Amino acid sequence: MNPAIHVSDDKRERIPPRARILAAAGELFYREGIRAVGVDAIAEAAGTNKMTLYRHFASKDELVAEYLRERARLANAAWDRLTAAYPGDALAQLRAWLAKMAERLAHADERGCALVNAAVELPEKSHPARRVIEEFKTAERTRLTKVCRATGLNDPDALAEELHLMLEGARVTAQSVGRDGLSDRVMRMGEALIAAHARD
Amino acid sequence: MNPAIHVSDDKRERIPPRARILAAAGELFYREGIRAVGVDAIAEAAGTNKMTLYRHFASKDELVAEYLRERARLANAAWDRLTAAYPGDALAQLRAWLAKMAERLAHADERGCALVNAAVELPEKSHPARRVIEEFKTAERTRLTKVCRATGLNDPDALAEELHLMLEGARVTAQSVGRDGLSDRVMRMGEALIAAHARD
DNA sequence: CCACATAGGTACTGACCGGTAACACCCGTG
DNA sequence: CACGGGTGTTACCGGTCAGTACCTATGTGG
Repeated sequence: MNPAIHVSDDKRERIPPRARILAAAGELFYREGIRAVGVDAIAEAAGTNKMTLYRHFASKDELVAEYLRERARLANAAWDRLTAAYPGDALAQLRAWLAKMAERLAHADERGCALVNAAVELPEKSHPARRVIEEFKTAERTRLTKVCRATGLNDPDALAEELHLMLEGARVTAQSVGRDGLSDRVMRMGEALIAAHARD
Repeated sequence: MNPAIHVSDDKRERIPPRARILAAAGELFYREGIRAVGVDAIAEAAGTNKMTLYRHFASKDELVAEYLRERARLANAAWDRLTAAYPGDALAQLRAWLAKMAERLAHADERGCALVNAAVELPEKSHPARRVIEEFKTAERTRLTKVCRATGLNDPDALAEELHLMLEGARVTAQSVGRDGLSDRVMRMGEALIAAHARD
């Protein structure tokens, strides 16, 4: 747990400080919670200091917003990869997405969706993170709905809603009740939901 | 927004300080988040001071745990009322519970399940709130499963799981995407899930 | 070789955090 | 009336919070 190790590594690899700060902030915010992590801890974990952090980010709130924007970009990129992996096959894309989400639930460091957690932690309407959260979550729903429609299954909008709520519930449940067997149950439930929209 | 008003009211009604503190803490913790609220703010909102607060609660963490225990008691009491309202009719209990949860989603001050939010905000395994959260959420699931089994519907355990995940997802979604039309959609989805377990 | 931008280091500000000590007070009970 | 427990008040503790001033490297491009 010696931070000096990865610090010197990062420096040797000449990763610019902004990227190091963002990486350190991402890990700490996600693992320990946004309000629980101070800017000093982030700067230290990034192998730099507070001054350099404030040269790249106007405030902690802005750093939080940037952290969430990055998570949103990662999620979008994952969807893009799925679309490319199964071109024209919306059902395969949907099932692969379900499998990926279910698998993620089994990971030991799973702590739910970073943007949802931020929404819980930062209820203030004026926080810059709020815009990021709402925009991403709306886009995520839109994308899921679009894929469901492309599958040709019955009542695709309802299917998208069902899958979305179930997965959001699962990711948050993993943090409260625990994740024992959750991954498998979610996988089976998701497949059952898809199957239910195929037959009727 | 003058706190002196309800303070003097509370004092006139001779509500003991411990109850006032717990009530004030409950409202502030739920609305603004646990980490966002300091003990000074709680004491002031309760019309008392920090010293009195610490005479009744060993620490802020213990106050948090007590706050969550109270929320758990309220949820259990709501279930008890439902059981009493429809004695012997598990299906009616289940549907009434669904309706109550859906209705709650429409309230303007809805901020999800207090215990789930606490789980997101307090990832530390050693926090006294952790035990309360896990115990309550496990009990909640057990209770829901028991009611589903009593309905005589097909595959009741799966139904309980589906309803639970959907509602947890809905309560958390209300905080991130928003709650427009969410209540109705959840109501319809829940009824559809119940219906699906009736026919096959 | 110099200039300039970028980064690191140190020390600081003022506010707030959770938690405590010491003391005045009020009010019901003996 | 005297007493004592619960309450309120004020001031304080050490620590941490976000954010900043100032100065010193370092390294790259002219």
